[in-house]
Amino acid sequence: MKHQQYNSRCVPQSSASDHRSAMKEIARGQSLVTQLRAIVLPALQADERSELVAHMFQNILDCSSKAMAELHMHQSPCPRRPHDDDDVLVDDKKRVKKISSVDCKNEEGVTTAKPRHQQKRRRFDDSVSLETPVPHYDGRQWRKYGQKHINNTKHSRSYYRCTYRQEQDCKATKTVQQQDDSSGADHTLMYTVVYYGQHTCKDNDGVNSSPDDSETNTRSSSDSQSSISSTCTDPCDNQNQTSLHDNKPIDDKSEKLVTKDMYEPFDTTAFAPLDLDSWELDALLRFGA
DNA sequence: GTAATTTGACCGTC
DNA sequence: GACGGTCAAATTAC
Repeated sequence: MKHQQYNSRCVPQSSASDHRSAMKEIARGQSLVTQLRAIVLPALQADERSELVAHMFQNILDCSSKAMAELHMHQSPCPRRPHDDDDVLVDDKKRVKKISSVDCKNEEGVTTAKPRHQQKRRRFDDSVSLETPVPHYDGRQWRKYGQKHINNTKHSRSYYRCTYRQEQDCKATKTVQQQDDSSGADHTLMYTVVYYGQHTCKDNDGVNSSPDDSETNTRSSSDSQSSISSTCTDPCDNQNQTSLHDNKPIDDKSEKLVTKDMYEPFDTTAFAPLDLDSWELDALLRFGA
């Protein structure tokens, strides 16, 4: 099971292996908590208890995120062995390679900013991935800005950036890709969600990740909650095609029912009644079954 | 009318 | 040259 992307730093052989194993387990736990929350929260009534439950979920995810960050920090820089990729997330092995520097320096060593396309290959060590049947239920507001077919994959990859990118210069992005083998025996659709960067925005949901939050912390709020509204718009996923508005309220009713004040810690969509898009509902039911 | 998504093109990296 | 990430005009949804 591929869960966590590791940065290119490494530690002594055995230690690195231990770290990877630990990180894998933590990521797995995060994924499970995420999925559990996706099931529990929408089913809860809008009262103080649901808020408490939401807080508790968030705390759990924050803890694991911090643990993940700690493990990250204890890894030292050196290349990974090729077959380590087996337990690394990413379908795209090229990403494992060193990502180019963000800044370009001229002869005087002065950093020159590129006006556009500064970073075609993302920093691999600045990402966290999850496998989840509910890739959009993460409580953050994302805007889709691209979709691409990726080589050797059945389904195209969707690219999202934080809705508040412009207003608040939030650099967080994520990619969502349905796994090729996601329709296994139990027919559960699984998606690989990779989060890049951290939310610097003060998200409306109040779960904001402060600038000093670890990247994984951001991710915890990101990968942990996913919006119930669907943005699964892969052409290949016709059965999944539903709302095009990621993280928008499920419907007007739910938007009216759940006030912002009531659900400060999370995006209101995270508490929307079970009015899920069919594919999400299917995923939740299957997972919950 | 506004906002979000789609999609082809562009660009950087490998 | 292939590939992946992003841009931005066109399209669609609300």
